[in-house]
Amino acid sequence: MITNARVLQPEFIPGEVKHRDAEVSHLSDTLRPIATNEGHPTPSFLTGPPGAGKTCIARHTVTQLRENVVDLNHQYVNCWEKYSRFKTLYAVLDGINETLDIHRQSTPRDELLDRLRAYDGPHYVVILDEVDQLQDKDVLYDLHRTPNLTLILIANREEDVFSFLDERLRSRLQSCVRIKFGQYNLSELVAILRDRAQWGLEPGVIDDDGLEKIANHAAGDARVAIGILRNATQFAVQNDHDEITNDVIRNAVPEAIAEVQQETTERLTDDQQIIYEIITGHDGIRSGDLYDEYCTRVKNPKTQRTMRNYLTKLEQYDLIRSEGNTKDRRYHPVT
DNA sequence: GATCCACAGGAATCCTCGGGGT
DNA sequence: ACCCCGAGGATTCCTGTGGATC
Repeated sequence: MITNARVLQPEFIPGEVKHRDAEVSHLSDTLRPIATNEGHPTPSFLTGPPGAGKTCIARHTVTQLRENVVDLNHQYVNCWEKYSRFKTLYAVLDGINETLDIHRQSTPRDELLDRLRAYDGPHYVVILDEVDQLQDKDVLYDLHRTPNLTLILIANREEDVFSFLDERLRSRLQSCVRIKFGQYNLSELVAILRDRAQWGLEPGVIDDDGLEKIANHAAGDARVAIGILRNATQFAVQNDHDEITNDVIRNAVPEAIAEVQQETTERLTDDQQIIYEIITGHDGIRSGDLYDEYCTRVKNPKTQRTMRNYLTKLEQYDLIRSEGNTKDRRYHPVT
């Protein structure tokens, strides 16, 4: 049934992308100076809801660029994982193999930066994904000032990034090229799924009607859509079906949605997970009650202040939202 | 209007960890 | 073996906010 499982994986970057022509050409136009050797491109900033293809298009475009430019370095950095200044800079240096003898996390602050500045190799394109998760936004300033380095920033909402920047940084990044991604509509999702099915599954395993059902459940999110297709395929294989029926699709939906959700929650600490669980168990819990319940569930609870830090973090991750101010603020799970 | 309460969040400080230097 | 250093997380301390109550 499966001819190529790789194309169903979330991290797969297709060689050609559909329905994002405008975005792709906008981004490659921005990067054009690299190919034509006409100086330094403006940084780009891709924004849009989850599963709208931002990461995919960024990586795809850089890959395309590499086909035209022989000498080009590039690196993809997920700022959720590399949230601290050190981690981000380390990952960036890693892309140009400058990290060999850096082990210490306590390498003097400017050591990493000095190395980056000293870089005189080919043009270097750095994709910073989930840039709103950067703890210390100053690193953007440092990277922006690095010669021969071009930034592609990715975030869900522009204001998540810009509202945390100081004046100096904001005015610097004001000039970057904004590329906004909307949600995929139904027919676009179907086309994406059709490609994946064509590349990865035997013919006739799923028909257009089935693809449309999947697209419907995905609500504009391509990651969810592909996740449903992947789970449905797995289920069909395990149960010796030779095609993916509507029942199979329906069963695959909750799991696929849970997978996407889990991706975010498994990056939380134990304490953060418990707090998140408590919030999902109540619709609209108050801070005090939340803390009381949290204390009953763990052996060594963190302080209330720390929990408040967690709450802002969870809110930033879009897992919860808060309602009301100061007194009587309530926390809800994001559905 | 004064006071209290429950909470938010900034700033300073403490604690811990991992690796380097001696 | 020992101390030192810097980073990052947690805690402590504190000020601010806005509704409730007297």
